[in-house]
This record gives sequence, structure tokens and C-alpha cells, in this order.
Amino acid sequence: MTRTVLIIEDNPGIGELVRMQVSDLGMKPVLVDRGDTGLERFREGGVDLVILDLMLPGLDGLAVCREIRACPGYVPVLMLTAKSTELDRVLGLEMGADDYLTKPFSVAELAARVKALFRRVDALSQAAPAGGQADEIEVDGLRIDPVRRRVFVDDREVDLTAREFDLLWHFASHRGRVFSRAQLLDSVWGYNHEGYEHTVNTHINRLRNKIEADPADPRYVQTVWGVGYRFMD
Amino acid sequence: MTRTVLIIEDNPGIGELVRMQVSDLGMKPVLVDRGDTGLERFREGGVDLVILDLMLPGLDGLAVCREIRACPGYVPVLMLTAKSTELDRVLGLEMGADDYLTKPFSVAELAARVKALFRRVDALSQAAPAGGQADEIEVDGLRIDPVRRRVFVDDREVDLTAREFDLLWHFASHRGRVFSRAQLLDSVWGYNHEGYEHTVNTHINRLRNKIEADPADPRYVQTVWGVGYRFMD
DNA sequence: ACGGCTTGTGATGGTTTTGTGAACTTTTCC
DNA sequence: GGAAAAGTTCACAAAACCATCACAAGCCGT
Repeated sequence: MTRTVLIIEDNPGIGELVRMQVSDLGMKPVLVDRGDTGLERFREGGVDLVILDLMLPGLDGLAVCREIRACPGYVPVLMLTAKSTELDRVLGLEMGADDYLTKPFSVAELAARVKALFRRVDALSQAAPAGGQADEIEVDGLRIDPVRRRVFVDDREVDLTAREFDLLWHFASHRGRVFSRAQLLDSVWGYNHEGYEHTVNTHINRLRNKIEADPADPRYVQTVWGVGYRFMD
Repeated sequence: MTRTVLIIEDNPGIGELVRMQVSDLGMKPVLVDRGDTGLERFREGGVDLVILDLMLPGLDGLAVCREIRACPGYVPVLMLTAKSTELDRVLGLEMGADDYLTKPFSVAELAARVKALFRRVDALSQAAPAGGQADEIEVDGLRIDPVRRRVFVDDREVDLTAREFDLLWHFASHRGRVFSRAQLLDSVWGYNHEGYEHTVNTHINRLRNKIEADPADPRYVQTVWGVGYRFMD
């Protein structure tokens, strides 16, 4: 589940800077240099966050923001403005952006804001279902609770490390599907992680030793020869 | 008698945040994203408190506030504003808001204001606090009284600082749930607080030293390696 | 303005986790 | 049956992570 960030910025220098930064955060950047084309791209869907310059050719940033807000669903918007007087103007109008950043901004600042926005969105979607968390997964004696990050095998709790848990959760929430090692590295380790595929083996091994009754003949996480791994169906 | 809180806020992120918080306080939230529909909903009655954004589509927050004040009966209004200029404050208060909060605010702050407003209303109407102190939490020898902000471990009172109390309260009211340091900064410190995650460590440490029998092997606030912390389940 | 308490941050040391190399086993395919 | 390819297992060092302490700046009440 890599996130897609739509960057609408006409200044090539700043645009590229932001693009690289988003990429470094393990997200997929899409850079567009006009307001109108940016909005078009947004409407095609699949965007998880918009970073939007205020002054744009084609269509003004405020107008773009308004249009985005008029779309169904909630996608957070981070607005970039040149001067603090502009910021005041934006704040005064409060066009529905979720956060603002005045140029020049530091790379760390940008990263912090982007991460904070995603955190808020996550918290939102996690708590949204009224009545409680129905998203606990139970499969054949294996129970996984993502909110508490706890795992039980036949009601005995097993202690997983962060990576092991993420790996198991990824499998369990995509039952029956086969993942290559490269795909797992992308999904669990992160979109631009550098490392050996062989690392996945080791983690699968450790995971099996903890959750399988007979790790040599695994029930939950199965090997698909020449392809990758799959969670029991 | 559970209280009904009408939230009029157009930004879905903030709106949802407030909704969750009100819900956590044991009150019934009603979330509306436009000034005009919000006012409509208010006139239908049954609302005990209004949390109102200043800038709203449909009908401006100040106008909504004025209209609410023109209605018979006294329903307190808590105003949310984006920037903290004196002007906003004066305007808001003159327009009849009972209290105001500038964004970004922390969850604890919001809770405090809401509760304070209800206390004032209760004092005014000479009514016994509705619902009573049902919101005191007791877990395995640890008793937390949010109204008096006091904490007891096996009936011995421990002295917590403001931050420590807020942190503990946040944990205790979300038992078992894992929070990252970033999420804790969001919820306890304020939702775009700039600061080091490492600060959370120190506070957890201080908290443990005060409430845990053996701080090295904590019972209440547990560490979840590579992720964050969790309150005992 | 003063003194005490709170709070955020730097520094340090210890612990857990994680990636990787290498040896070893199983499967596939000629 | 044997060699090559693919997967498993294990040990170890590096990296990431957490607890703790000390300190300075901020805040509050006096």
C-alpha cells in the first residue's frame, strides 16, 4: 500500500525538491506544473495527498483546493505559499487546506508535515467505523489484532517483532495471494528500500518458528516454489 | 442523560478528530460540515453544547453564533479559530461564544474546555452534574480521576504533572491500543506540535517511575518495540 | 524579581532487532 | 542420478531502538 502524492508546483526547482523528498519518504510522487492539469490528474483518482502551490498557471491554487474539496472522499491538502501575507489571506479564506507551509521551508519541515497529515488520516480511518474495530483477523486458530498489535495461536500469545508483525499482517490481509520477495520488500519494508531479497527468507523463517506448530511443514505461510510466498486460503 | 454536542466544522480531518474526542468523553457527537445546516440542526433542539468553526461554508461561524444566541435557552458555544489574532478573540467573545480555542489545539485542551463549559452550565442550573463521575477509570489498582486530575496507586495518591497526567489519561482511555510516539505527540501535545519524538520517552520514563511498582518491568505502560507504547489490556 | 517545579532536549550506555554471509537442504530438470 | 537453482537455517555484527540521567530554558506562583 504505497501512497501516492500529487505535487502541483510550477517552479521546477521547488517541484523537483519536493518530488525527491516525497520519494525519500517511501511514497510515490506525481509532479504536475499546472493547476488545471493537476486537478485533472486528481480526478483520475488514486491520490492520497496533494501538495499544492498557491500561485499556479492554468488554475489558481485556491480554486484547485476548492475543487478538490468538492470531490467525494477526503484527501488532505498541504498548501505551499510564498509569503506570510499570502498565508494570512489563505487562512482568512480558509479554503479547506489541511496545513500550510511558507516558502522557503526546510526539507525536514516538509517531511514532518506530510507525515503528520498521513498520521491524522490513518487515525481517522482506523477509528471511523462506529461500534468498534471489526478489523481483527482470525484464521484457523491464528488471531491477529492490528490495533493492539498482538498475535495469538490457539489463544496463546506469541511475541512478534515489528517486522514480523507487519509481514504477517500483510499476508493475512491478502489471504491466498502469492507475493514475490521483491513485492514483499516493497510492501512491508517500503517502496524504496535497498536490500537483498534473501532477507525475506530469514524473516519468513523466524515468523514460522513462532507461529507454526511444525515450522518445517508450515500451515499459515506457504512457500510457492520459484515465485514467493502465500498465506493459507 | 447523555449530552449531545453539535460540531460544526467543514474540515473533515479536524471534524472527525473532535467527534472522536467528544465521543471519548461519553457524549453524543453530531457532526455537520456547513454553517446553515448546522444552524438548522441546532434549531431542532436537544443540543447541549456547540463546537463551532469560525470559517464555514454556507453560513459564517459568527453568524451561526449570533443566531444561536438569539434562540431561547442557553446553550454554550465553543469557538474554533484558525489564527490567534486578538481580533478573532474579541469578535468571537463579543458575538457570544463562551470560550474559544485556536487551531492547532491538543486533544487534552479540547476535552478540558468542553468539560469546563459543562461544569459552568451545571453550576448555573444548580443541577447535579449529569451522568455523574462515571468517567473515572480504575484498572488493576490504578485509579484515575479526570475531574480532579488525581491518580491513585493502590489507594496511595501519586503526584503527576500536567503532561504526565494527560499522557496517562490518553493511554488509560484507550486501553490496549498501541500508539506511536508521533501519534502521542499529536494527541497529547497537540496535532502539529513540532518536537522530538524522543521527548515522549522521557515522559513515559517519568510516568513509570511514579506509577509502576517496578519501573524496569512496567505493568501499566508497556513498550512495543519498534512501534511505540501501549496501556495494559 | 525570585525560587521552585515542569518540560524539552542532549548525551550515553545497554538491549533488541535486523540484515547479511555462509553452510546446508530440498526441488527441478536434464 | 546428478547438477543447478531455489529455499532454509544459523550465527554474528551492525544498526536501530529504548531507558536513563543531567541540564537548561520556560513557567508559575509568591
